[in-house]
Amino acid sequence: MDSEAGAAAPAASSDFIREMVAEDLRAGKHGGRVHTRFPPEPNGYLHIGHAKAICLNFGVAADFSGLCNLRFDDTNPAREDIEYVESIEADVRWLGFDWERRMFYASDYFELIYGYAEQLIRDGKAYVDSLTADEIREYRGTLTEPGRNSPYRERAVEESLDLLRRMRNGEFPDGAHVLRAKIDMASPNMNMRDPTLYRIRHAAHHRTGDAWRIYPTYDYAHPISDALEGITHSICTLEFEDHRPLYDWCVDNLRVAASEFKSKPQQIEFARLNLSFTIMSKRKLLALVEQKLVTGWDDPRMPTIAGLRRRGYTPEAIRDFCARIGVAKKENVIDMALLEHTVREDLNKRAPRAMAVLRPVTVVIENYPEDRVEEVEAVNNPEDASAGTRKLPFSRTLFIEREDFMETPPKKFFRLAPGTEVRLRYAYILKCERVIKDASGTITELRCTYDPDSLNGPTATRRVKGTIHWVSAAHAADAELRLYDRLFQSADPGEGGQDPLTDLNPDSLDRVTGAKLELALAAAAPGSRFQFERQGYFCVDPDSRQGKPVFNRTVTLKDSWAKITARGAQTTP
RNA sequence: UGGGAGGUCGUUCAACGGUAGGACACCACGCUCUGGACGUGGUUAUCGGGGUUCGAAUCCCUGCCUCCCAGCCA
Repeated sequence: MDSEAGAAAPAASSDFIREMVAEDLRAGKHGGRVHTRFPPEPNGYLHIGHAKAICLNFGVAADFSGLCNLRFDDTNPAREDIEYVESIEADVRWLGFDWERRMFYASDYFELIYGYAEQLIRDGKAYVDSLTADEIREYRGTLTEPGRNSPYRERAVEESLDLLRRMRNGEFPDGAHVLRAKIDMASPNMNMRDPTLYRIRHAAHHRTGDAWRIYPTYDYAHPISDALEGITHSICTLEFEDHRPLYDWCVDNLRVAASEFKSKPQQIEFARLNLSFTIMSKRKLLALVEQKLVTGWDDPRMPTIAGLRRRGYTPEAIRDFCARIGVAKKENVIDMALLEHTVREDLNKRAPRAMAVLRPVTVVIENYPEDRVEEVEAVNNPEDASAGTRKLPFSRTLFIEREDFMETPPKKFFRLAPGTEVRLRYAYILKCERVIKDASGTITELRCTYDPDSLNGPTATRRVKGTIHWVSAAHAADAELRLYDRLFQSADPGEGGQDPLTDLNPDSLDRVTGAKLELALAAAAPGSRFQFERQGYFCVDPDSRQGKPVFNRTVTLKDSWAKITARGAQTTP
């Protein structure tokens, strides 16, 4: 879709992780190698928060001439699906990253992971527990009280081994037994109180089918997967900080026996991305989709990569955003305005301009000949001379933006009003003579005159303050425009334990059906992006049909007039 | 009140014992046939209290606040 060739080299930004990696290299750690991985669970679509992790993992690898794997953390068959692995692949690729041939699944290692479990039992470092889930919880103690050993903790090695094999054979129902690491039930770190390594799940796995009845937990499978792939720096989010001792426990207790381990990976944690006015919880995003509160994972209002793509965001803008937000250990909430700024900046340079009238009102130019049509020349992109120019038909009957006319204009309203003049972009100066309304008082038509000597060009010496966009009525295409606003009403939708789904913005989608576009736009391919002058950036939606184009508004242009009027509304009682 | 991790402009990232800086946001002004873009200028910060030091955002002590952990989720 978007070529990566010539992508601007990111400003050599550094952060505490890159500093750690550089230090490791200096110290000769990991034999001078840098190898990271992006490890999503295929249980949902990727979102902008994942983009931060993707840019970090692939970026660190690239910065140090290392490699980054794509690995699916597919240890929980109940929630995972092939649809998600496919969408994840597509999204990472679209963002501009390449894992070459290194796409793996934790499930690739199930046999090895299982073997290590038997090894742990033989070493007296794991045991099969036959307590119920409730009992295990009771025995675990609380944050302030130590837990107690399970009565099965000292079970004979042979008995645990036999039980684990029979678990694997499917001889027991879900929940009957679990394999636990034998660490320390009195540890102040809850994760070290004999964590579960394997659980019974009679569920079909999207890759291994029904080959397995037991599945390893994340805490157990993840460090092993990292070590097997030769990962040197295992970057994850803050909530796993407490898991690091367990991560190290798994690696350290298996290293000697596991000849397949290619590295002693180290886990490094950073703060996940939070964005104002949206949510990053995959569970909640799934709920939005399942409850049909949005049209799907790629609804342009969603913070998913698929949603942003459909909305019109570019991979370059998202990567730039990720570079600008930085990487640290402090919890953060990034202002949505920054994301919007990065698309505007990117699209301003690249998007061809076009004339589109969102909510048209008819203008009849009384002193312009009935059947005359002339062509005026318009610049395709003032930021890019190589984009050239195009011809626009001009005639007696036009559409202009209803918003660009006011019967009783306030101060500093530089647009059209009775008796005032405005420039029609790339064409003539227009003067409003009369307003025509229907019985209900709605304006149906503006009767105007134009100044024949004011055509855009070297001969045009007169200047007026305002310039508005327009489209010739006889040469316009109809279109549906989808104008999006934030999906949630509050800056922090989950705040105070509230369900974010009760905080949806009822006006997050405004479908405008009678928009009038310059003709060429009707034929634009889905995914094409334009700047509709004075309105914003728009992108052709895949819902477009022959003769029925649909555009998504990616983001509005910055609008200082709107700012002035909003301010006025606030200060006027 | 167990353990772990954090507190620097409104937001975010930086400053690694030596002038607290950038970006976004905001405010002014300029420029403009997009009230866009662009240009110029500006407001605003080291959680509190002690200490060490010629010098502390940075080191030490102490207090306060926030986040994470009691899944057979990741």
